[in-house]
Amino acid sequence: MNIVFFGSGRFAVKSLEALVSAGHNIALVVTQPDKPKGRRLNSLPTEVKIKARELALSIYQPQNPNSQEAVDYLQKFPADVFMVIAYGHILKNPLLGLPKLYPLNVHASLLPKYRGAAPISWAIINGEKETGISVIKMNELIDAGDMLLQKKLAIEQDDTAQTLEEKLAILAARATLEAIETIGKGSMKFIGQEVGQEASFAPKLEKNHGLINWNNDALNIVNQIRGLIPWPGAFTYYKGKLVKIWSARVSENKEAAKAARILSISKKGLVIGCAKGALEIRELQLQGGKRLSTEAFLAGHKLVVGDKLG
RNA sequence: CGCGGGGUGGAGCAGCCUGGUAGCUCGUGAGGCUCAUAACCUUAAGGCCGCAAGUUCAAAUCUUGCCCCCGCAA
Repeated sequence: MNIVFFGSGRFAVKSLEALVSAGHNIALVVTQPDKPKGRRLNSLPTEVKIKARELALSIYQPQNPNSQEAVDYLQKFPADVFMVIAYGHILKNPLLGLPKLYPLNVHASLLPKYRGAAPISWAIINGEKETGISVIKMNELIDAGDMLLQKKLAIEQDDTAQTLEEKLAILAARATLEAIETIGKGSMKFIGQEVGQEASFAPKLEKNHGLINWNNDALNIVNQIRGLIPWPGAFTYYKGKLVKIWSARVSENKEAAKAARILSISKKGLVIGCAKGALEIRELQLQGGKRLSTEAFLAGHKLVVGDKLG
């Protein structure tokens, strides 16, 4: 099977590896251009590019894959399918018609739920108990094409977007292979996504999704924190300084809730009141400082019961 | 040259502006109190204050260069 692989993020790396080691011919790897990243704004390649180089695959990095120039270029490569995973660009029509068979997309949710850029994070933020991988045939709408296969995965209590992404990346690699094999055998069946109240959208994450609203329930805040790791991270303010909260759980503390107030301070945790319940912070990071356990943080910072956050 | 914060006993911080006996919270060791303890009391060990050069009678503190860490941004 000749495959043109579209991918950028870390999530796609395992799938690329799986395809190569299963002996499929990757005619070309399309990934986003190197972008300035990091502290000195050096230009860095995508995770997929790094892996593709390692595997000695041909690489193409168009600014815009839908441009005439890119389409012309891509036409030169033999493609039975396009495999699009965490690529970061919406593919449109002339381009979607290029592969002999199908343009396929691997998406990290149980479609039609969580269509869009950040399905893993939003599933956690919304307190879902399970999520999964969907492989679909692409059309011009975002993540709305007919479904080829789906795999489920339970979300554990202590999963963060980061740990869940790792697990899903492995599952995605399996789903990718399975999809290709099914098509190879000609035994594929596409099923339309049932569009209804189940469809939902998971927008790209932004910095301000991390701002903690203490007038929320403790459980919601815990989910928010878990869902925004490693980026952008949930944060609040203390005496005008930004404080990121990396790890927290719902506290046993049954005190009358005083939203955003420090209820108790101990080595074990820092308990903050919410609208309903309280949050026990276990790991946090003050602006400019590094990520610390609550215990280490309290050794050097004097907090007072009753102080207000936010 | 994108912007900014920081490197001080094992951990986290103060001290630096206004040079001159190295401090706090915790951890660790010893002893004590206690039915008991992660609690409390007493006590001890442990630092060439990131590296190098300079200014000075004297540098953690001022100047310069370098290394490393972190946040923002992207």
